[in-house]
Amino acid sequence: MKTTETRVKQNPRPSDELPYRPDQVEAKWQARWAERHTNEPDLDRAARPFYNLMMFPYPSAEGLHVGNMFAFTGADTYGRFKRLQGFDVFEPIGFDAFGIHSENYAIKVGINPAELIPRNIENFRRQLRRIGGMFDWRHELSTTDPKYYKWTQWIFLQLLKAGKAYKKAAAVNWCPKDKTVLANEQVINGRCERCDSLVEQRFLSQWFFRITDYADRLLADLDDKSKMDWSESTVLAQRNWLGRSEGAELVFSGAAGQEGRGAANVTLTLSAAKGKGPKPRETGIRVFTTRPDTIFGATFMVLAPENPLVDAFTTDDRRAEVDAYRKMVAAKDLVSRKVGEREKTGVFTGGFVTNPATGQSIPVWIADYVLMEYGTGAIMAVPGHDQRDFEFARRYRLPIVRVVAPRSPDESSRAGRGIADPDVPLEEAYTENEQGVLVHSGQFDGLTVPEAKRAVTAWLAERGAGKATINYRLHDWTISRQRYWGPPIPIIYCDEHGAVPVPEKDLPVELPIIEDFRPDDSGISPLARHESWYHVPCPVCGKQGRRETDVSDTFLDSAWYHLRYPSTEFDDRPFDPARTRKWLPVDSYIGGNEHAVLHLLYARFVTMVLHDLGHLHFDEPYRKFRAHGTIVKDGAKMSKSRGNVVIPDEYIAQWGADTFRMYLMFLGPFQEGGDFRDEGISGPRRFLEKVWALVGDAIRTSHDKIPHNVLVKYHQTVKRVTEGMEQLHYNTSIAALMEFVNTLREEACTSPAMVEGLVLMLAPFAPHFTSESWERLGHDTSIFEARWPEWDEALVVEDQVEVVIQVSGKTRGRVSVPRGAEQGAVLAAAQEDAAVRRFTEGKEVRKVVYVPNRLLNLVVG
RNA sequence: GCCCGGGUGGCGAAAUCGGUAGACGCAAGGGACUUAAAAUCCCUUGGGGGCAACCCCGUGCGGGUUCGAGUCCCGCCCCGGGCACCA
Repeated sequence: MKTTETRVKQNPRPSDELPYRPDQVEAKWQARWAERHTNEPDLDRAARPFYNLMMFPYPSAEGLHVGNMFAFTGADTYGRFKRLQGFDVFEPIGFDAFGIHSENYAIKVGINPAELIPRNIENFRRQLRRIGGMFDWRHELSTTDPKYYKWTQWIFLQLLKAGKAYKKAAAVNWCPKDKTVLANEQVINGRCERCDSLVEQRFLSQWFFRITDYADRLLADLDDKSKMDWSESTVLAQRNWLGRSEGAELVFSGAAGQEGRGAANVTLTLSAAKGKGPKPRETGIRVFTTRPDTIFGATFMVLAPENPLVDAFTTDDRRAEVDAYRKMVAAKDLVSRKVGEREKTGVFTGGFVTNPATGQSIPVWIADYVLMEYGTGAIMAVPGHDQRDFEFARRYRLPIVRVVAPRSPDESSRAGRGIADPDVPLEEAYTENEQGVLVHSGQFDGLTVPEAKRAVTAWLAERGAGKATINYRLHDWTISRQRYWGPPIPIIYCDEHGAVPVPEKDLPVELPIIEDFRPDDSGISPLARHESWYHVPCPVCGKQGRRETDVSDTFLDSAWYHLRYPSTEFDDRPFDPARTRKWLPVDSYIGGNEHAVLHLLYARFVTMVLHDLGHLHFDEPYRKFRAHGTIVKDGAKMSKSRGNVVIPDEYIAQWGADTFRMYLMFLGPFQEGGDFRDEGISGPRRFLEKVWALVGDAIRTSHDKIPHNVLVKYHQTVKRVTEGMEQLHYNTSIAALMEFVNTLREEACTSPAMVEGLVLMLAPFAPHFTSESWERLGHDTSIFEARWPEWDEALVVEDQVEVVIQVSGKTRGRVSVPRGAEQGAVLAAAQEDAAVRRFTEGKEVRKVVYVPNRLLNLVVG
């Protein structure tokens, strides 16, 4: 049994012990890695390729902050771990330098972003080198490089060719300050994500990508573990964003201005506003509902104010009021309309439709709580069972009918299907799904809600009034930006030939350097002011045409950068087929969960389209994705406005990159992030000093004696660290290494074998320090050419184990017994224990619970 | 409102197929060395009681299951993030 006696032996350091000088060590190794191309795998001949990707930064003027460093260090640590496991790790880096961030900053300081960005990038390079990232700088890329965005434009053309890009006039979110269209996802609570101003609604002609065509695949793959091993939180965020709803599309036939019964149906033509192409002659109003079972309670219809059907249903006497309401709604932005629990407003159109279930004529209203972008832009209102419809019905005194009632708690009613209070007036909508039973619904009375959903849908389908369908919350992706700083969308407009794609041979459509790159509120990109750029011949007929002046969304740049990295040296193709086959899909991708939806969804979509077009052999880009946590300062996200941004440079200068890296990784769980408090940084530094001294001891030692308990601790450490690395539990891996160092010191063990193992396991965290240590230990090849240590399971377990003795569940003592001891032996030992005796004396032991090698619980009466 | 995380010492955190709560680190206190300081090394450090051996309490709150709960179940509270009139 281990004694508690102190066995620390002082190891007086020789006075000539080399001090640990991080500044010198780090400069030395960074230079050497560059000279020896240590971080540049042979992309064509690598035997075990491993593509280690991290989200590339936007090169801000401020440089990398601590949060970026945390993310990159965590990803780099993983890459280095994989390298030590024998993989040929490709770890590229680049810059996401287009976009509104850069442009806004450029406007602020009055310098063209084309001039500004290279400076920022230079600063980023310096910082990324300084932190010791294992980057393959041969393959650096910037999205603003014409050699890069040539292919971004090419991708646009591929989507166009595949019918996945289209143009339509649409209500868009307009930021009056940034003077640009915003994607819905860039609008936060009715305000611009970037400048916080209130967003308005405008109608502009926009390019869209048909991501909705892929909604089902994007959703299905999330469950396919063979394609996607992703952080659960990210998968959930995507699933919610896609927003699949099962339900039915139902048709309510009707006629404008006429009382429904017997009136001839008007034939209406839906415009292509939904982007699904022209709909031939549609009759009545189509709605999407998840509750077809409640159709008997549909007492009115509501159209979105923008719905093109509104005109047809509006009667002359109601037209003035309807038009006024529509105008009022259009003045509001798209988003604030959806915010909060606003009082519902609307107007009656004068029109009626027939409820296909009841045959009753019901009025058609318009209201802004119905959104044009979702479903069909129209709903059947069931005030009894939808809270929004309920509020609307109350306000406008429309009939509220109950068609679902709770099951009776009185089980004596037949088959448990008795119904509680079917005729008590509703005080709020009854929305309970599973527990409900149909009432006032003809032949469907008595069915449960799930049963009725199926039965009613089938019944309506038979009568040609509907069909089961699935709807998604996801909208098509607006990629147009009326801005300067982005890749021009490669389209030329010709009076005769319309929108003509720029021929691939003419790519890239270079972004001209213009003096006044500020947007104005014309809604047209500043590029339109550049005459010689703007006017070009039509590629089809050669007559004068005009360039598309919109640039594409920066999310398009980042949707494919991982495809470009391995192939940056090829100017004649976006991604080389052989390279792509060897390196993609990405093996590990690490990034922030703020990109859980947009970037990661768009990248998946672009990959799917390119796959379907035959350009890629895979259709999911990132095999493994892990979301890292956020570094906060004083409990708040770091931001310039809060003034709590921590710049890492001074910490690195003072403590060294390795100490800083270790501090960040030790701070807390990598996937959770944490609060940056620099008090703790001396801990990792002291730890490195101790290891430095141990390396010195190992060099001087002439024998390699390893006490058994040290050997056991070593194998336990290898196991714990290895398992921690794979799960990105860096903080506990470091803790395990610290424990091992404590053991070596307590046991005065200077075994070179033990110290080498330690140094190897430390290498992913402290690459410079361990490179130097490895050299001091007598190796003339890089530590990253060496192999990660393995553990012997037989040596992980100890021969003697401590078994806890409990009396009635309370710990009263512990005994040391050989591993695998029988209950009887442990019991005998336990009864020797004074404390155990005291608590069991004179009492009957009713029961004994024995967990081998763990505990023995004596339950007394 | 809905969906995710998360609440454990003075602080960052460990431990979740239920089995010694607080590993590892920071900070703090005491000591050694030193003319002194720094550095380094040693000891103490969840709260309470006791001279001590030891004892009681303790993982956001209230219940429950169990020989045994930080961990599982039910009902809440608080913090962080995301979504939000999605039919």
